[in-house]
Amino acid sequence: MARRGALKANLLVAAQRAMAEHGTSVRLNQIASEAGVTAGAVLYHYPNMQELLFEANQSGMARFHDQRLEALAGISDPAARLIQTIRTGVPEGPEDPDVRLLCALGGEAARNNLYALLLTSLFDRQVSMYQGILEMGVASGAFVLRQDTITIARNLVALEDAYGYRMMAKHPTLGYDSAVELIVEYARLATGHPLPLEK
Amino acid sequence: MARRGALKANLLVAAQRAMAEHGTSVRLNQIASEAGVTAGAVLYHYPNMQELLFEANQSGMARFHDQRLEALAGISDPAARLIQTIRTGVPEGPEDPDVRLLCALGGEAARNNLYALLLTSLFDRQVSMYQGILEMGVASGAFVLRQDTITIARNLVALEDAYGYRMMAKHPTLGYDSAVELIVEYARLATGHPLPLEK
DNA sequence: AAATTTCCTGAATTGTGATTTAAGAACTCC
DNA sequence: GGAGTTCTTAAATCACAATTCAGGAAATTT
Repeated sequence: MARRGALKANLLVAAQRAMAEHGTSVRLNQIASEAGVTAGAVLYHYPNMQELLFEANQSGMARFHDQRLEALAGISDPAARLIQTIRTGVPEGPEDPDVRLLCALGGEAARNNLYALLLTSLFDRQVSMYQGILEMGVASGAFVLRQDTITIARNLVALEDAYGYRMMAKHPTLGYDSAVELIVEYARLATGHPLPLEK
Repeated sequence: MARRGALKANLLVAAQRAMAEHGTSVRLNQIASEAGVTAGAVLYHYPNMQELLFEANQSGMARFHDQRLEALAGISDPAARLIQTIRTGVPEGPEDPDVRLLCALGGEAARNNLYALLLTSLFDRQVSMYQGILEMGVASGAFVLRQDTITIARNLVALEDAYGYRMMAKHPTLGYDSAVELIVEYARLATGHPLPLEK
């Protein structure tokens, strides 16, 4: 046995992985197997599975958002920050586990108010993140906005989301680079900044 | 009993409704009850449920797309066509059955290639629809595009999709009107046309 | 290292849902 | 309106998954 309480922490990431693979109809046994234990062990820590799934999704979203914030850490130029944020908002490929999790939840939110709340809150936080970057760019004179920051920010997040879904569905001509380019093209129009992509 | 073969046709819409309500994990009994028959009757026409679900989704998407095309029937002005198309691309509310169906499928597409294909094909058809409108507007001189038609069209469809998900999740400040306005704002920027919304 | 607590397993239980089947009802055709 | 076909039901079957539980293993405490 590992240290006390070790499994309980692992269960969150195990549940995330299992749900990314099997969707919202993930089985208890699939989570258990992902964690390398039996179903009973899972139930010992989370007597009802719903709570585990909820916490797993909550923590998965928090990690997704935190990672995006971290990726901005060393960048001060507003244009570079904007590009970087767009880059981290698009899944790397159809297997990206974080986005898979989010997409799996999207449909569920229509009939589960808890998940709806989680997704809504994530959306709003991401909008705020973009708004901050846009305002910083305006203040520094780098951006000349053609629309409200709330409009631009919402549309940017919306584009990320939608292209995430397209990539999960393995669209043949919409890979990571095209999706980033499409979103950046909108950002260029809205900010009046050339936002160079060459990396 | 109704006319021969009547149930089989009804099953498609019954399955659509049941799936819009219960998601991809919809039960055979829920479909049967929606159709007003027992599970056995459903299985008589569709020996395996998967095929029924697939056909139901296929026909649901086709209807969604066809309805949008029909809504354009009497409109010849490119700007009016563009606005009208955006209007029919956003769900009327969180209960809109067509969009619920589409959203339910979104997460499933990550692990079901058939559904992935359906959604990809719908996306592409909608992109083509927008491209047609944009080109018409360019030809008539109404639009002065700031981006490729493919870029604008893809972003418009992406925005529709994403705001559809937000509305399904009952975002508190993103209703039908706001979503349309957000998308139209992008369209204005991209087409150089004021696209007046007052109706 | 013994005692205690925490943790985990494997089998049994219970519930749910898809699928099969036999029988009967409803429709069509003549 | 009767024969034959198509359709539908209700009960039985089968499979699977969540949950419970008694027993034992592993960590922690003393």
